[in-house]
Amino acid sequence: MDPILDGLNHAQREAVTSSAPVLQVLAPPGSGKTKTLTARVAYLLSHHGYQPQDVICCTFTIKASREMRERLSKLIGEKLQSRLILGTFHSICRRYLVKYGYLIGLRKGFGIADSDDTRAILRRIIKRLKSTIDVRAAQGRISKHKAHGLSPRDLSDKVKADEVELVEIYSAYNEALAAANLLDYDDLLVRCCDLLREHPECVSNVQTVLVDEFQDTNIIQYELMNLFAAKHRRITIVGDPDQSIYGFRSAEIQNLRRMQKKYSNTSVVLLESNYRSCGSILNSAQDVIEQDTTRPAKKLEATHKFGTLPVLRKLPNPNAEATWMVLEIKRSIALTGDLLRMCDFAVLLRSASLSTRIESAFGRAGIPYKMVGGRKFFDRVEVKTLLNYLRVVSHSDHSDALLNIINVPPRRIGDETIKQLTGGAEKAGVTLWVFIKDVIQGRRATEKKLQKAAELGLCALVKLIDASRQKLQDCADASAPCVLLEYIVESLSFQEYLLKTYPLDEDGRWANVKELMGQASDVVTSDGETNPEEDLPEIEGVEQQQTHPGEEALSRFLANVALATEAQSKDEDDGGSGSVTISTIHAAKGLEWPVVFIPAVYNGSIPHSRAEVVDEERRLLYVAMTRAQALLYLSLPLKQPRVGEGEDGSTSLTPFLPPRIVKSRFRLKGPQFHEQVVYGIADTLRRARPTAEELCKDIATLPSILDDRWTSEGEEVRAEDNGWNHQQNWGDSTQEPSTKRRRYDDERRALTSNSITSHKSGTSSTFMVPTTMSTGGFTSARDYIAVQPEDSKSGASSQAKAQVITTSAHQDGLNQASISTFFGNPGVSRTKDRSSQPNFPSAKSTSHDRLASSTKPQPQSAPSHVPVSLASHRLQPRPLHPSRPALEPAGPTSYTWMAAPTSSDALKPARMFSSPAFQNQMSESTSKGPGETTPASSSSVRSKAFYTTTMDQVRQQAPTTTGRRTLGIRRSMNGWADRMKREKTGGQGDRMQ
DNA sequence: CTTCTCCTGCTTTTT
DNA sequence: GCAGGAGAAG
Repeated sequence: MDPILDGLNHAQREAVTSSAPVLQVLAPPGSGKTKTLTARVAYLLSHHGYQPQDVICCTFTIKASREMRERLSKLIGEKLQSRLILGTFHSICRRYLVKYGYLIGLRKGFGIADSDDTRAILRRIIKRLKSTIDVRAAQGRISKHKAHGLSPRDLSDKVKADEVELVEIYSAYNEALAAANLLDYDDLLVRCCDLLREHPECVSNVQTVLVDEFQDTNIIQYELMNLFAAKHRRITIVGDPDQSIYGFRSAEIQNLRRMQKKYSNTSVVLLESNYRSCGSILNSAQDVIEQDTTRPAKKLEATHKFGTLPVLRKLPNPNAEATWMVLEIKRSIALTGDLLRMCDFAVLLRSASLSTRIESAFGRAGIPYKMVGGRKFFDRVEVKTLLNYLRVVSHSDHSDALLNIINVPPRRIGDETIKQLTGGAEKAGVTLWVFIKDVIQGRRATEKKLQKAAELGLCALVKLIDASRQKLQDCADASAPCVLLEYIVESLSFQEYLLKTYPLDEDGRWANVKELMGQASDVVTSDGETNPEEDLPEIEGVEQQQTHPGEEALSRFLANVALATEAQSKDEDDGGSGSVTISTIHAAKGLEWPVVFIPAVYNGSIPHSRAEVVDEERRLLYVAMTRAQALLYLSLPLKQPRVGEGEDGSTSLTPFLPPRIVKSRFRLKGPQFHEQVVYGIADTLRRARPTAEELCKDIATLPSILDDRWTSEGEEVRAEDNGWNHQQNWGDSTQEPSTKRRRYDDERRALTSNSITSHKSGTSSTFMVPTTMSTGGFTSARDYIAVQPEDSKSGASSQAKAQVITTSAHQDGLNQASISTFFGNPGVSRTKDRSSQPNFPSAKSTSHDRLASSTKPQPQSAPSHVPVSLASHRLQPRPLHPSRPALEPAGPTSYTWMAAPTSSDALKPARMFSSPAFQNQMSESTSKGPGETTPASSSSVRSKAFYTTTMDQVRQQAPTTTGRRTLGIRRSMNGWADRMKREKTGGQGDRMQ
């Protein structure tokens, strides 16, 4: 059999091998979408004879495209992979515009305006026009117009009163961009569309186009896809309407429909089996998403066991919520006997701003974490300043960058001078840079004479920039960004400047500068040949614009910075267990973790108070929930001083979790980690089950083996009631167990031995329920039932089904049930689908409850059979189970065996696992090993990919790691001092060190 | 005229 | 903490 198809289920295979020219693969979370898309690329290359450089593959995030490259490296080999035109829409467009932009009058060396630039430009314009429109609002509305392909002229026809003002700003904004030779994010797409419309020959080589996460495309991106595929009209898309969470960015789910209409030969393949999460998590997520009544019903079949119920936890306030997460992380690690590591946990947030409290709680508790999402690193002032210098060097027309550095470090150039210069430049009709140069070289004069000091400062600046530019000319290779950065840092005495300006944390800021330099040297590392990612195949009759290699390296570096989402990573090798990921939900899309926390599930946070479309917020929650493999925790603080609606700061649970769902799908406290629960987690993660000894060994480090510091109603349990000493610092696990704690040790041993007994006897009905006074018998009892029962049934139904339907636009195309499932009348197909669903999860919940209540009055635990000494017994951590069982069709593991023998990858199949734990674990050894230097591999082979930028990866190879490695933490530490000062007032009594 | 300091309001999500 | 504005001090 074809090795590309190895490990694919029937439906996935159907999708991969489909001979349909236009194919839509629609699939719920965890069903192996990306895997399918990747395999299809490989299949098309090998079976249809397409050349890689004739295949375009679009993703939405850099992370996704990097992951795709990695997977493809393994499937088709590094060499072929690197020739594919693969990247985000934006980066692919940039590539085309660099080479062919001249055809539509784009000036050479254009820069990319990031959202700061955009905002600065708009602020200026709005001020000048004396408009009252909010800058951010204008930014959003203009972006929206661009995403719909509407120019100011298009808009001026529609004479809506409130639009007139905006249109004026819009066109002034476009002029400003043009004057500075800048393209904003939307322009990259729009201009590329222009290019391909006027010069379709630029993509005449393209055989086929593939698009990931198609539900997130907006009109322009959809148009681009069509233009890319214009010649042969062969397109594959994968997507899931339920995961459409970019409506705010003008994504249109309608594009799925539009595409079917446009291409009457569209085939649709549905994937329905979920390989990621345990059944209980899927059920709860499914219940959430099904509240959307406008949504066509869709199947989602669990292939895993039911597992343990998700948790919905109430806590008194956000600080308690953060502390609770710390406790639960520690508790679940300790009670699962090395099954879970720090890197198995993720905290997913609606808003990045929610992270601060969590970060500080984690910091205090010594839990390593990394924050993903947001572009914090490149937004740091010191980093931004240096980047702006580079931008000015690369691109002298970039007036905003110039304005940002004109007086940094201080050069005695103040407001008045700046006013003179910008005013003068505008009058003279030249860019700021040209004007400044003219002034100090005596060719022009400002209206009012400049101060001597200011003039001297300007001279120094111009001198530096010109010298840098000369250096750039002399540097004809990819080291340019690094060389320039060093030169500028030295010329400015930047370190001393930092020292003077930020005496408190000069250290951290200098570390950031070093980090930036490290990232810049990335480009050098991947040298040798020019970066293959940037090449486009030569096409006869169309000339590509040639560029100076140093200049190109610099502008590519700057573009990568502008287009990078996840700027930062952190040390992964801190004792080998990695760190907890804190991420926005948006940034977490497409990823998975064994344990997921979703805090702040209150009305106002999710759905966000500013959200325009509630359904999208629900989908967001759905996406977040479906990231979890084995354990899912939702939580909400009952009081939220600032945001929530109530005057007293009290919050209400998100409407997406009505009582009905909470009751049937959630428990109110963290699970008890008795043996069966732990086994369930191990099985879902396909890791080895821990031994009884391992389960016991860390108990002593816990303040309690139960989630009982707060009641299930979210009230603080009084200290004397429960052995909870609230003064104690939870970060300090070396603390001696309190006298009260011994009680839990006993219970735990009892619990374990009981479970062992029942396991041996092979029946589930002999469970003892270890209860404590403070835990509701109801939840724990239900817990016991929940882990046990339906394994066998779900196993039987786990065979995947494929439905392949060919639509015909002429027949209205939608007469088939499965299609209408997605696009047509939801009412009809819905009930039908329902009945065909495996009935185990929802149908059983009532009987659970009944059983649960009947189980309730269980006796207290039996005496222990495990020797007391076992509790402190320490075992060597065992390696995690290396591979997924064969029945698992998902997981990139399966690509291993067909990796091209030319690649060194083929030698180490063990490297490829889909769980983040393995990713991290393996990538460590990979990146450190000698002889690991497949030339182009730096950007793609290392499976670090999950959390780092391309640039970060290289940093790891760099020998200078020590200084920069702990950056992420250090940076966060800087913040703690301040935060803690503030939190002291309303805080929890947690001590700071 | 520049620079420093204090104050205010802010924060949805991303390329 | 962070950006931007206002006002006082150099």
